[in-house]
Amino acid sequence: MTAYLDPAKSVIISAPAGSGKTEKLSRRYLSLLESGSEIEKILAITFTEKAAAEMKDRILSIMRREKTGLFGKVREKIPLMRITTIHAFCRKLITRFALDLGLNPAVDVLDEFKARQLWTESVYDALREERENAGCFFEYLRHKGIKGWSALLGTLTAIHQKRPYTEFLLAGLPTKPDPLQPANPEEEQLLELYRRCFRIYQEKKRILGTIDFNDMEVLALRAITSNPQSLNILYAFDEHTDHILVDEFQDTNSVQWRIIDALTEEWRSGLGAKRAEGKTPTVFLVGDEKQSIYMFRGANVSVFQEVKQRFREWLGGEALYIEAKENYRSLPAIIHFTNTLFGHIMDASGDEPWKTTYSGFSPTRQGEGKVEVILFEGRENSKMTRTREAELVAGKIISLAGRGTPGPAAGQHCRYGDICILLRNRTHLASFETALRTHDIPYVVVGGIGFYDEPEVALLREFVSFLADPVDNFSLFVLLRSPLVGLSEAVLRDLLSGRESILFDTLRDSAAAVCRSAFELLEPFIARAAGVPLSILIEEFLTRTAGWEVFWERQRHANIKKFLGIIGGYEEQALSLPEIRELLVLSRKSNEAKANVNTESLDAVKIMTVHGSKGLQFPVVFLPSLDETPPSKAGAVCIDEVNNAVRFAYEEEACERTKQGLFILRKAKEAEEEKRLFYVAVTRAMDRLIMTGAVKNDCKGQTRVRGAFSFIEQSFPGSISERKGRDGVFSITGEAELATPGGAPGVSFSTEKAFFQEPVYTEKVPLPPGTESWVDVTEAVGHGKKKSADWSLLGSLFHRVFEGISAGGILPGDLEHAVEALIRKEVQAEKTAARYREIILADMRKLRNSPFFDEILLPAANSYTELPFVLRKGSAIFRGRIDRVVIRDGIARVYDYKTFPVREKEAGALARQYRFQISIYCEAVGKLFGTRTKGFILFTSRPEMIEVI
DNA sequence: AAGTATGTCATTTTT
DNA sequence: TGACATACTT
Repeated sequence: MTAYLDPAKSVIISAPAGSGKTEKLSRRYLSLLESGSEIEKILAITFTEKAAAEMKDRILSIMRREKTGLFGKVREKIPLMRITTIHAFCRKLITRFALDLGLNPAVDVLDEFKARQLWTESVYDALREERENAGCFFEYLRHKGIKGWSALLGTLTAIHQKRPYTEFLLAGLPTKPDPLQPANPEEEQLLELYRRCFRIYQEKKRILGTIDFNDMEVLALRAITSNPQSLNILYAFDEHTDHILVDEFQDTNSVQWRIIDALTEEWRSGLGAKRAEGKTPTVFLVGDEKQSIYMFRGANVSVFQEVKQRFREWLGGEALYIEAKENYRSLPAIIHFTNTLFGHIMDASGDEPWKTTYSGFSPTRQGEGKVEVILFEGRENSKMTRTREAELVAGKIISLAGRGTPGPAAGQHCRYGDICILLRNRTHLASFETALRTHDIPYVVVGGIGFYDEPEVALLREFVSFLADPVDNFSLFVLLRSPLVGLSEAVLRDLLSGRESILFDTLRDSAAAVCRSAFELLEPFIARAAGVPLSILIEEFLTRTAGWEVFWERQRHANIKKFLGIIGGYEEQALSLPEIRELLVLSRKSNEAKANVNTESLDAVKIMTVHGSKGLQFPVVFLPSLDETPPSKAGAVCIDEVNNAVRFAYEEEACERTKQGLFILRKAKEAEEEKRLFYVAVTRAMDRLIMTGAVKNDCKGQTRVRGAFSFIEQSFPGSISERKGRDGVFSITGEAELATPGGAPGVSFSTEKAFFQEPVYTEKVPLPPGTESWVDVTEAVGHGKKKSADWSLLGSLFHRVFEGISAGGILPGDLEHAVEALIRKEVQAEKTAARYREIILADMRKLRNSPFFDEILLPAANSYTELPFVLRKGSAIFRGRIDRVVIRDGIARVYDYKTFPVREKEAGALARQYRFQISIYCEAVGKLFGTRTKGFILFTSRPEMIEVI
């Protein structure tokens, strides 16, 4: 038996990229089950929900495939599996013992936006006090005026962002003399001020009965260590848990480790009730210290190193430390490159637990693989350089995949979907998008926050929506609840329970002063909406509600300006207010939909950040912009953990920082993490790795090697510097190769996200003027808008129900609830809601009894819901969204739902009318998946299905 | 109206 | 160090 499966031993595994980490974790879990552990007594902890879902999935699929006996035995208990994120675990702990902890069991978790709002308020409260009582920052505030306020707010927020470390810092005051950082009265005063802000913040949260994300960890730790009830809580935990497994252990921060530490301390010390019973509880930690890339959110590599070292001390013969050596992911060339490179630059010889040591691993895959570096001459890190580079990458992609026919030999011709471009940041994303689009290369941008969902943009969208339609209760509700108007929950509840069905009327008639002033603020805007440009009204609204101050961060200002620009653009096209609103609604929907697009099986090049790529793998990986050096963190505040004690330093002068211990340490840690980030990027590649970047000679004719290029130069001396000043391709593993841009195919696919976010990231698609135009498929067909308002809303409700069912978000048994929730969101009037409910449920009942429900609607492998596409055909570019695609037996079946009532005789004629629409859908799907297609219309109210093509 | 000087700020993202 | 915006010249 493989050693790490031994259920009597605690294990810590250092599992490098591609060594089958999840597989090992799952096997361990199963071996614990097989050795007789009860499923509900095994606790597995991950850091993201996605990771938790993947692990559960993997365990169940192995069990179903290989261990049918076991599967049969535990089948009923599967819902009891405890595979959760650390935060969910903490939250459960807190709520379960809320009363013991002196908390309200119904405690709510603040979202980030609200938490920040509350924090800013707290700082202002504290600063006001400071000014009124002439505290030690009084002079500072008086001298520098408003600038001083925002500077202090920035500094205090920087400290605040280092939570939960900051809290330990406060708890540890006054600090002992520290050789790294001599005592500094200014720092102490600043911390004192921070302490006051923090106290106000805590109090505000207490009054609201909420906690924030940081509190979850801190409170959980307190619950099991410094609370009078700690022993009881630990005892209860112990009773319910025999084994703990932790995934991605290198991403653990100190608080999280302390939680796990406290929970398992008894086990490790060889004591405890379990041992007395003859049970051996175990800990199983898996991670790769070289993939620790989340320092900026508190992850601490030293934890992994320290635990690794002390594991044996704790457990003696019951402990196993395993270093996985095999790599199942990459071809030999890539592994050879990785071993040479990181063997050189990752070496923690000294006493620095935040550094990592690289030990080589060995390939298991047969074949060769290829690693290339493409250099071109250019100025470093300018927009021009990145645009050129994007062109180069696009050309290379065409030469790799442009013919579209997958070749037999790996690396010769691949699918677009095999290629991934990994970026360090999103700054130059636009350049890459433009390049791929102009070359008709299908691509998907994975991850990132949608512009329209940023809180400030979302709010302004609602403002526009409200102006377009003042009886839109939802928009008004959002406005009133927002920090710009700021009605309290209680007042809002009162308003909603009012008799009027129109919220705005209730607001007008309300006696409360806050409501009056809200009404007086909003009412004039409605009257003026007809004459005054929308962008001016929005700006005025922001000024009158102090919106610019609420959204004070630079990025938010930029977003607001961008939004104003978009609105301005619409107005130039002389669009009416309702039309603008419609467009905004569309753009939001496109954002919602992005989660539904299954990027994995979409044949499109993926673009994502290195951070986002963690845990994934791709046959071909592009790593552009290797000459870029990320700007080092410029903050005047530095909080860090040294030898298990939190340290704090504050220095306004940037050049002074280079001399101070804590700042030097931070810089060194950042440099180390930069290496690890490069490691993660490189190890995503399975068959082929292509790195690109610009080089330029300096005034003395020397090549300046910067960024990740310096890593390559160190381990392969001369590889970069000897090729100065000439564009060229070379392969580190040997032969040279030249990229030849190929011809462009006539179809271009993009996700709607990319399409609608054009105003945000990219310029318009450059097309020969006057020759082409964007056409909505339904627009070209000329249907879809004749239906009454009732049916267009009902139609969208139906579609959302179907989408929910297909995506698995709505279970057939839970249909009534889901429908109810959907209607509640869209319809306020009780009568209308009741009517809609009746129609939808009646139709759904009929549908469920038909074969179509199982065949089309239910989730299925190789199926897509609300699939967006863009198709060029002649001089028109069609865009649209396909209700459902199911690929079975090599045929892609395209379904379009028509939800309005249809008489028996009408169906055939209607189907003929929609023929063109469906034919476009089929063509797009055919190009996208490369399969034969069939097109169907499903009249859902009958229900009846007609094959159209 | 166009050109010039000055100032400010930069990445990664989960719960 | 460079991109971008704003303020100030000519």
